[in-house]
Amino acid sequence: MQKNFQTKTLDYETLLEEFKQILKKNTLKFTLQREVILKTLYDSTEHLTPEGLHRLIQSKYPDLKIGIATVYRTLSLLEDSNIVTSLSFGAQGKKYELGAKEHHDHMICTECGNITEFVDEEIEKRQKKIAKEFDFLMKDHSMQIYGICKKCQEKNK
Amino acid sequence: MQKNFQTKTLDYETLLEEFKQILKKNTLKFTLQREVILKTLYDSTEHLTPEGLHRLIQSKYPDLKIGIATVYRTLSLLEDSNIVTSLSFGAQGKKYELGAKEHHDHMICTECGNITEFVDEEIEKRQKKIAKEFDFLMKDHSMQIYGICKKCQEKNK
DNA sequence: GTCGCTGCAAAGTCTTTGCAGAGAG
DNA sequence: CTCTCTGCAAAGACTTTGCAGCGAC
Repeated sequence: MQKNFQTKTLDYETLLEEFKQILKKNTLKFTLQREVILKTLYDSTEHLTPEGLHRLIQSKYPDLKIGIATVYRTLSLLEDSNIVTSLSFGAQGKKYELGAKEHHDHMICTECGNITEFVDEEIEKRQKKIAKEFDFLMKDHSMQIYGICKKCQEKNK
Repeated sequence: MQKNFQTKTLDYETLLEEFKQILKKNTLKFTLQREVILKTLYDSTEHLTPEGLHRLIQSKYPDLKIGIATVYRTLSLLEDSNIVTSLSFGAQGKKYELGAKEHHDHMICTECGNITEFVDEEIEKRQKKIAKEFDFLMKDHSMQIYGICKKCQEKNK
């Protein structure tokens, strides 16, 4: 059986419903742009930059005019709603991913920029313990391993 | 090379010497600005933004004219030389710290922006193991725990 | 119909770069 | 002396904001 612990926890319909609830609760409107952004994030397995997301939407929905400003605004909204999380590293700004996945950490190739996800229960446990020791109210955490991925190591040979 | 377990591994003289060596090796010049930046980073226990570092230098050395561009240029240089490391998180850009310390991870308060350092050997071990499993050549790693620090929790009461 | 949302362009940030004079080697 | 560094200001990259018309409710 395929290991599926890194797959999405929610199906799209449920996620969409959740998003609509949040919008309603805050007297915000459900628009085509917002739906398209959520859907595109849902369908993508990648970690996307705002600009990358914008480009992807333009290529998937060539008829839809969507401004980069709307992408930024919607990403902020989704982040505030805890639907997406952002990852910032290096100089190149932020990347976003859907938060409705199993929690995981990241291994980032400094050569090709590719990101591999992983989970380690032992590390998760230790993090909680450390936060507790410092009386720190943990809301979130992230771990990154930087280095050269297998592919790039081979390329360099 | 074995590191000892003090907070700062090197005393300032040794660090400065190392920096001079790197400069010489790359036909770069040792200037007052570069020394002042290194010294200020060394003396600071904080994680500094380029702008914060610039302000700190201006207040500590009011007679020295130093441009923000030089701070950026020197920080890049120091980062390339592995003398400082940068930490990026949230929207607020990058913070730098001297790399000549024992490795540690960070606990970041999202309310006051304060950073607490910690080390956990178990986590370090697991990271190495994970990288190995993925055939990933680990160069560096960082871990952040985000949340509310003790002080801010009390403030909120 | 109301009021939030959108695209656009303009304005902000933060960071980098070009340049001519200053200064280290 | 040579060639790198520096401060300055201008240019870039990325992100946010103001506005007038559009569209969800």
